[in-house]
Amino acid sequence: MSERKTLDERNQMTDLERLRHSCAHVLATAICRIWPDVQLAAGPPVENGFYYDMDLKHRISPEDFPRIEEEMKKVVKDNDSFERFTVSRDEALSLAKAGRLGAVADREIESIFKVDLLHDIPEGEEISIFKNGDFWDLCAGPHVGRTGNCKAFKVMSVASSYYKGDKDRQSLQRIYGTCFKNSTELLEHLTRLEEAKKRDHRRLGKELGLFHIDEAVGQGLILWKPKGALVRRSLQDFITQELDKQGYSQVFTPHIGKLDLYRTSGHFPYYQESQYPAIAERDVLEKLADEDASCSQLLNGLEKGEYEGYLLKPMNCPHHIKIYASDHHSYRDLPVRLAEFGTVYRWEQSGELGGMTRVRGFTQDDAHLFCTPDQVAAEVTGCLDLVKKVLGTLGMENYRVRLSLRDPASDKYVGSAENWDKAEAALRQAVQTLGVEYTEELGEAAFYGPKIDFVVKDVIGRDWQLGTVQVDYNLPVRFGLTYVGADNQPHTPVMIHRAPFGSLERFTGLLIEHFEGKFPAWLAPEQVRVIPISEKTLEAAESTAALLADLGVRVSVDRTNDKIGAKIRLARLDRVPYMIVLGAKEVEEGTVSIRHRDHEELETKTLEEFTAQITTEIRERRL
RNA sequence: GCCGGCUUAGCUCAGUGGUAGAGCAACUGAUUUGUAAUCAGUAGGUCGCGAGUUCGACUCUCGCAGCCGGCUCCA
Repeated sequence: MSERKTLDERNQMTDLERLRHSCAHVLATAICRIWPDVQLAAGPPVENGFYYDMDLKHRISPEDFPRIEEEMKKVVKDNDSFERFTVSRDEALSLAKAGRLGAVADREIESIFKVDLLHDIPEGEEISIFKNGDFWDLCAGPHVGRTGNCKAFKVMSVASSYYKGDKDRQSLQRIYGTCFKNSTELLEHLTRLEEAKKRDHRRLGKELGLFHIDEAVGQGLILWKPKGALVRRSLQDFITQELDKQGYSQVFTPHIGKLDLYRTSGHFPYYQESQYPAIAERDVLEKLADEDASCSQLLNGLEKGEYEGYLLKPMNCPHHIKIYASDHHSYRDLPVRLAEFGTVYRWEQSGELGGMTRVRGFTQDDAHLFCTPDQVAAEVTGCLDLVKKVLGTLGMENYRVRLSLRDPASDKYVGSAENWDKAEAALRQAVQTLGVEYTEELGEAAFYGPKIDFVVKDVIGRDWQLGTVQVDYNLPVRFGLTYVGADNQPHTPVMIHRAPFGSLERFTGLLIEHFEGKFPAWLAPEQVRVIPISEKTLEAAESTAALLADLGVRVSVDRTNDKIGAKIRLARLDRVPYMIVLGAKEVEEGTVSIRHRDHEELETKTLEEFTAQITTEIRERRL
């Protein structure tokens, strides 16, 4: 796919994007001066900065950054104007072949990427070249006036990319940089990045003892430590309560299923690459071993269905479908809503894994709704409401909504075009009732149906899909599901897949970052810490804690001999919402001194007042 | 999976070919403390794993694993 933007999109470039794109040219100029043999590819502005892709023999490392920045400063100081020239296709081509594009002088070599990019420019479209000083580049623009405008810049990182984003093409070096109107804004941006790092869930997860990933267990497999497990339990309890209110039935299903099940669903063998390998049955293995058979024979036999085996489930739908199919259904019974915290396993590429947000084993707060075609819109709307409620309760309002449609050019989808059209229309109708902005994105659909996704950003600005609602006309057909309609005839139900959190792992990871580890009391692994001033009031602290624990409050006592300041510090580092300080004064007066994590001022209350306050706060899931 | 970087004590990190260091945490003792760090001491490491070069390797080379940043992917 071409990365070229239409002229219209380019004209809509914001001032900042224009500045950053120009800064990409400043970077390119500097690179050309340092390494004249560079082959430049493309250098667009992106969110928070810009990059330039290039092929270069020298492996750029962060040690090169100061040198690159020094050269860039010179380019800025030159203060050359960005000048636009339109040229004919032939002129552009001969310049590129002379190595003059993406360069500061004629070269022995041709500018290979520029030659290639020229072929992507449609006939009839104007071809323009931008020059700043000696640096000429094939570029549609637009640019700022002069290189001197790019004063506040920084080279951020170097990474790799593929030419035109195609993994079968050449691997390039990509230099990321950023640029702002002035140094104050640049500094603010850099400070923000530093601050953001502090809320990284990988760091906080370790610091707060929430989860652990162990090499010996496996990449991308999350071990929820006791404190993390308490957060997860609180989330699950919350969801369960909502499901009970909304007429869902909870079920439990095993982590594996027969290959045949996934042959029917279409997951096997077509999505084998993203699954853990199949588990062959023992007698199959023994028989093949006796025959000295090869691995490829085994794989072949499993694929063709000659041998039976099991799969770690990549999704929960087939199991839920079989629960639905185990009973007869009348249209009067629909919708049937089956929910499960279902753990699934996917063989994600190793380079993709990280923290809790991209893992190989995860638990979806999954549910499958089986309904009549007439009920689809109302059910989807109900699902969207649930997602909104869930995100709202957690104060996560900073999401975007994506209507993920099929890519008409791709053949990876199952089901008829007619059903796809229906499903896409139903979702579009439902998403419009949400009352929030949404974008339609082609090619983002699941292979069995379109979906509505809720997407949030992590601390370093990456997008993550959380909640999802998907309409599916295909699996019910593949599994031959039916219900009896008012006409006393069998009909095929429509299936809706939905998960408000998406997965508990990813959601918790982003939740840690959202709250910077400062979970609201109802989610906090430790809700109250009782801190005696000295051992003299330890006994009173123990009995206070026992009373709170009896009410279901998650409470601990600080039994160390540290001074009060040190104990407070530790409780705050642990992000405990409430600290109760007990000294001789409080014991005498029958009160407790309360300090909240987020407030500087102290409160003095009776223990009864405090217990009433905190139990209400937890019950109502206050933020 | 691809490109690059990184991996030293529980954590954060120093240490450039000659027997391994700091701060915090832990543990022990003293202290009995009034809202973000009391003092002293003790213990803790096959320097990710495996080969190689060398009289000698945490340090150099190669391979592997894991992590980090991108890319690609994400049913």
